[in-house]
Amino acid sequence: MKEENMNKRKLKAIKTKEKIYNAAKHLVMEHGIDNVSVDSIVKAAGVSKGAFYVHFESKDSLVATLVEDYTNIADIDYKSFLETLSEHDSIFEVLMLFAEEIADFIEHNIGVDNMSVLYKAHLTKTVDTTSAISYKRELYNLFKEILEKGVSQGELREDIPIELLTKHLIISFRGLVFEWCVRYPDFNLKKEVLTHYKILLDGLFS
Amino acid sequence: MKEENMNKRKLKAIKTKEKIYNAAKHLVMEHGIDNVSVDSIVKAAGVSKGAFYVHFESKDSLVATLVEDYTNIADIDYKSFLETLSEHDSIFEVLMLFAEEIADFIEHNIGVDNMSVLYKAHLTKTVDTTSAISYKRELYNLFKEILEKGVSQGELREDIPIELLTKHLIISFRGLVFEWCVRYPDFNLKKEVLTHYKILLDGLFS
DNA sequence: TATTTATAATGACTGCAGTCACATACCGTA
DNA sequence: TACGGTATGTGACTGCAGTCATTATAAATA
Repeated sequence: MKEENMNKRKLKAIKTKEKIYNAAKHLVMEHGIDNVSVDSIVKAAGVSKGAFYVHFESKDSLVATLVEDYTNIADIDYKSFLETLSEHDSIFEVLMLFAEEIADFIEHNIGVDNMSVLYKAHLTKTVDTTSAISYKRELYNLFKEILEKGVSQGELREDIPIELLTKHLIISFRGLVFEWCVRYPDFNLKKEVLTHYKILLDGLFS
Repeated sequence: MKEENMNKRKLKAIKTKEKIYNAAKHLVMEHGIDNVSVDSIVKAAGVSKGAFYVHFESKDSLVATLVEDYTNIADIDYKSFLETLSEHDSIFEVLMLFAEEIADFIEHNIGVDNMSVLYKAHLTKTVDTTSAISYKRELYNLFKEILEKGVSQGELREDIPIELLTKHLIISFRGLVFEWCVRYPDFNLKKEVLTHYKILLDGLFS
C-alpha cells in the first residue's frame, strides 16, 4: 500500500462513507437525532452495520461530524457579519454586536437540541469533537481580530495576552450556551449574553 | 392515601431505595461509573431491575443524585471556607480566594469524570438535576453574601442587581468547569479560574 | 497469470438501558 | 374482616450501540 493513491478501492470506500453521511443527514433533519438509529441509517444508506463502524468511530462521532459542518457554516456567517461591522469605532460595541449575532445564530439556526447533543459529545471522552473546540477554529481568529484592533486603538488592557482574552471570551460564551441548554426555555440566551458581556467588558468594580 | 404517613409499605420502599443507592455508591466508587451497569447494581442490592426504575428515573439520574450529594457536601465546605475569610477587607481578594477554593474542591474531591456525568445529565431533558442548578442552592447565597458586602463597602458597581451578578459569576464558573471537562487534561482549572475571574472582576478595558 | 496481502464490507451476536404486563402486599374503607 | 384500589416489586423482553469472526475483492508481488 502506498500513500494517497486514489485507486478503485478507496474511491468505493469514500462513496460508501458519503452514502452513510448523506442518509444520516436526511434522517436526522427529518426525525431528530434521538429518533434515528444506526440501523435505520445503514438501512437507508443500503450498507451493513459493520461498514458504518469502518467509517465512523461511533454514532456520536457521526453526529459530531454533522454539527461540525454546521460549525463551519456558522463561522462563515460570523465572519461576514463581522465585516459589516468594520465601520464601528468602539470595540465595546463591536464585541456586543458580535456576541449578539452569535447568540442569534445558535438560537435560530442550530437550536437547543443540536447544541445539547454537541455538548454531550464534547463531554464524552471517546468522541473526537476537536474541530469545534480547537483554538484554530475560525471563531477564535475572529475574536482575536477584534481584540487586536482594540489594543491598537488603546482601548484594551494589555497586561493579559490577547490569546488568553480570546479564550476566556469564548469560554464565557460556551458557559452561557450551556446554561441556556440546561435551563431552556427559562433562559433568554441573547439577553443573558448581552448582560454577561457587559459585566465582562466593564468589570465588576465601581 | 394520606400525606407523609410512615407506614410499613413506605418504610420498605425507602429501604429498597437505600439498598440500591448504597450498592450503586460502592460499585461506582470501586469500578467507576462506566464499568457499572444497572444490572450489576440491582444484583448487588438484591432487588429486581424493575424496582430500580420505580425509584430512579434512569441510570443517569441515579448518578446525578450521587453527585448532588457531593454538591451538598461541597456547599458546606464552601460555606465554612468563606467564614475563614471574613477578616479580609478587599472583595476582590475574597472572590478570588473563594473561586480558588471551589476549583480545588471540584478538581480533588469530585473529579473530572463525575463532573462530566453531572453535566451530561444536566443536558438530558429527561433527567431532573434541579438541586445543583437551582438558584436556591446555597452556593448562590454564598456568592450573594460576598457581593452584598462588596456593595456595602462601596467597592462594587451598583447598576446591575446583585442577584444578576451572582448568577453570572456562577455561569462563568460553570463554563470554566465545562471547558475543563472537555479539554482535560490540557486545561488547568485553578489557573484558568483565577485568570478568568481576574478579567471578569477588572473588566477588559484599560 | 497466479499467489499473497491488505482493506472494505457483512450480519449475527453481545451487553446494556429501559419497558411492561403481571404479581404481591399493604392501606383505607365498608 | 373482607375487599377494592394502589404503591411496590418482578423478570422476561425490546431496541439499540457497538463487536468480531468471516467473506469478498482490489492491490501488490512473484
